[in-house]
Amino acid sequence: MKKISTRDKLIHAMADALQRKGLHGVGLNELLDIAGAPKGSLYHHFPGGKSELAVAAIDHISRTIDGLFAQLFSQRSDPLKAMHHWLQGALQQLENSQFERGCPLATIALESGPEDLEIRAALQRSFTAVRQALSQQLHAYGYPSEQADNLAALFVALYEGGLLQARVAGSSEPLKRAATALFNLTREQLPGGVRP
Amino acid sequence: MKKISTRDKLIHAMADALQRKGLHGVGLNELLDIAGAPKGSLYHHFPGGKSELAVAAIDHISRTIDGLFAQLFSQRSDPLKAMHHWLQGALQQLENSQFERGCPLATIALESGPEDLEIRAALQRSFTAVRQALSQQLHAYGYPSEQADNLAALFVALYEGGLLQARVAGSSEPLKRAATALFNLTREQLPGGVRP
DNA sequence: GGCAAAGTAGACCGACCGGTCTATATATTT
DNA sequence: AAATATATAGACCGGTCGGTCTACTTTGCC
Repeated sequence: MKKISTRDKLIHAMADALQRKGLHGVGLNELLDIAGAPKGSLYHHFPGGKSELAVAAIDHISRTIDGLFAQLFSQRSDPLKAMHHWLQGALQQLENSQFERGCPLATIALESGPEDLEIRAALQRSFTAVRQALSQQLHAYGYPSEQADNLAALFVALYEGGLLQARVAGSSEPLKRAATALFNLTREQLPGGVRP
Repeated sequence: MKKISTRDKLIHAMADALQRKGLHGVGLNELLDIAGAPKGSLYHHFPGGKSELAVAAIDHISRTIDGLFAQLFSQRSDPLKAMHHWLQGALQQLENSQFERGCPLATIALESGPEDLEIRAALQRSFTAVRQALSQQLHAYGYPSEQADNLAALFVALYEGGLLQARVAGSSEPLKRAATALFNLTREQLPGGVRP
């Protein structure tokens, strides 16, 4: 009993494509084929065409991440543990897909230029939200807000840079190593920074 | 007096395009236009076409990085300082280009799939070499080799993830924050790891 | 039932894609 | 100077790109 609207099928197909090959890597026909929809439907739901669909997919992905975070942080009091689980999940997904599915936003983030106004805006919203969510959790855990912001940016960098390296290497090793390095460093430093 | 061969002009044009827009983001005609070369020359020097040129560009970029590292590490005894300079340089380049020029290899790394055998191989070589170079310097500085490998992967992740975030944000802040967080953490930890 | 709005369907379009091919010019060698 | 690689030049090609347009079907409302 599936009752997925054509609109949602299109968004899902685009989201999946973004994660695997990026925006320029997929053609509309391929996308429509996957979604099982004709061209007319695409331009009915998204008059702006490919890029409007991309924005919708980015927003969808962003909401998914929000939900994942909400769940992850509600279950664990230590935000570092939660982030570790987050990385583990991403790594698992990467491995299960033969290293094809990395960060769903990273590829289009690098492909898009300043001329892609709305895509860039959507990406900016999403990344900012992620950093804020992380920072907030770290702050609540005891880190001064300045430090929390910094650490949040570092974690996102670890996620993005780690997945990228793992993908190129065809192995989870680089991400695991990078994560190990960072968690070893944070383990020894208490919230609040420099010790006496 | 410029004596740049057509072959090199093509490689440079491709390298620049990879850094700005990635492989799928540039057309051959645009590339040839920039290089000031006709199509015949491209297929004379690179019978494999676009992807062979891409591989040549990746190799060229990789050699450039090698040279940069050699220079960077020879001038400073502390490899962490050297890495900080490396990040600073990348950030400067990003800012000077209105946040268009990030890592020259990152975009194609995410665009390429397992079917792009030679491109992937070239990327893998390059990333592995970078991590090894960093790790070696850290090891020489006193880090146990296991820890040095881990830290090297983390630094590359910081570089890639930081540049990506900065690009999307249109601001250097995310990279600066992430770098600050990491350097604060490493500053307190001596090579050798856990203290008594 | 009648009718308008929403959604589906796909033929069709010009532009551009990467790539091939032949012709010409420029060095290099003898 | 003749002969031969080496390289430049660009017209040309089939395929695919994103996008438009018209026709048809379904849905919701009176």
